[in-house]
Amino acid sequence: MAQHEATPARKDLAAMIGPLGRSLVAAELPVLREHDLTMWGYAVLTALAEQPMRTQAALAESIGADKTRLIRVLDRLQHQGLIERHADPADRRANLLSLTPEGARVRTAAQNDIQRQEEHLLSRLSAEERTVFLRALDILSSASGD
Amino acid sequence: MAQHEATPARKDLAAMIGPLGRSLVAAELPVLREHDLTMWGYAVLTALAEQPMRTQAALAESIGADKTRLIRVLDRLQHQGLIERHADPADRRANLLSLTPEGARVRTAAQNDIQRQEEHLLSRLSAEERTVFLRALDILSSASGD
DNA sequence: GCCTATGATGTGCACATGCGTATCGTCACG
DNA sequence: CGTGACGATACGCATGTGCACATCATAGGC
Repeated sequence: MAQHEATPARKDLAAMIGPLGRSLVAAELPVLREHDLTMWGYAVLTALAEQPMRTQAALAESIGADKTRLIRVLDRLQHQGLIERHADPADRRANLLSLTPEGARVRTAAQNDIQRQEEHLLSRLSAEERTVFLRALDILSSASGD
Repeated sequence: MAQHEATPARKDLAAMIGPLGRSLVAAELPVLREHDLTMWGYAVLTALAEQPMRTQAALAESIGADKTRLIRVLDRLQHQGLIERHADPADRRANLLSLTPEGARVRTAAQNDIQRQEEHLLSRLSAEERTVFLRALDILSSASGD
């Protein structure tokens, strides 16, 4: 039928995604704790694993964190030997941020544990549902940041 | 390829769903404000639209809210004439909660606006992706509360 | 008719977060 | 070389939220 704009018979996206996200995050916390990581710490490691960052402000923006809060997170990661801060020789105000080998190792180990746990949830889906769901999720999560 | 259980080349679910959820919620807030509703108020109206509740504690649990915070939310909704609280004749400790006709109307109007906005995001998906995504999301969000 | 459990409500604590502001060093431009 | 912009850092404030505890009314069992 050529329906125009009637109320769709579905729950709100936010009503499904919000609680699901909170639940996933809650399940993730104990796993991260085993690796002695905070949520923000893990987010930083993941961001830096994709690409090193030239400034802390850029990093903060890329992971949606508050730049003033990020400092303590970086302090802790650096103290743990997981990241390095080097003054940019071209601009000594900026801190070049990079993972240490240990940081890369910890991040990979944590991600393995996290994704293994997420597989429990994804196992509720058929192979086709899983494939399409992950692809759609990637599309939407990329689009929502615009 | 018959891969066994190696690290999947995907982002963490939480890393995609979390920010997406926050983005959706953020987009929802101005819409709700137009209807003079808070996020929690809208959650209450939606829960009560599905089924009236016998106790406030049950309502709090069903929407994942803090039961002490919920009280102010209910006070406001009642003051706005959107819900009614009646002492249960069978148990005068309990408050039977129900939507008023006005509450049902406001909720429907708000949901229409919210879902219309969400359609913008969903339009990034093909018809097939959209169908499977919504179904999978429903499955996962139901499962995650267990 | 007591005693314990339950429901609604209020209060205070702890914590994370977002936001604005201030400081200090460094850079870039005139 | 001096002034304004920018990066990192620290601090304080307001808010939202979870949690524990306290109070009061009522229900239900003994």
